[in-house]
Amino acid sequence: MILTADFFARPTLKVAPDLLGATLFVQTDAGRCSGRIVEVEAYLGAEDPASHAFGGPTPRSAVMFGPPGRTYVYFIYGMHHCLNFVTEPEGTAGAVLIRGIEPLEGMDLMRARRGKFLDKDLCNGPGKLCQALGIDRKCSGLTLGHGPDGGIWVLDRAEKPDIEASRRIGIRKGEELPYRFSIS
DNA sequence: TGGATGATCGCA
DNA sequence: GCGATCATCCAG
Repeated sequence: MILTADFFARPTLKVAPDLLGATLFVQTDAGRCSGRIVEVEAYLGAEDPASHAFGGPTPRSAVMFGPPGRTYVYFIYGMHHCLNFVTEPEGTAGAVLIRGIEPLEGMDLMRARRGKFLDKDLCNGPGKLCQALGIDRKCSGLTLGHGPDGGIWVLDRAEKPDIEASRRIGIRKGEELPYRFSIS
């Protein structure tokens, strides 16, 4: 089943581990890529100091306060993009950062976008997978689903994998919280 | 281990 | 406006 708003309209800390093992699809004019989600991080709302939603909405973070089941893509460090899915009911902020996938379809396209890197380094990081999948800020605020022109969507997993929780990566505040989830 | 590289946001 | 900060990646 393709995951819809109902799946994402739940607490972020429940949605994040439930995404592990699901399959992410990105279809553009260049073709279709897909991969198995193996690493995610949960970012909560106005009370999470590491979240872009901390302290309330800003122009950048507004989409996190909007309807669930949409994409939130931001530009970071002057050169990278990161892909998130908006969670929680409308009016409450939350998002799940996709940190790693295992490539399934479209590996030639991913290699072409990523350049001269080993296959194991194609999608094992939030910036890398956005580059491999051709995702940038134009892809932010999209509703997850397969439209006539392609799009971004997620196919639910068949079975629940073994999951481990750990600390989030690359943050300065809230780093003690075990909001990173990966397949063990 | 540090340099690249620019959007974002709080404060003035 | 200004500048500190940043949910990263890669070469050396």
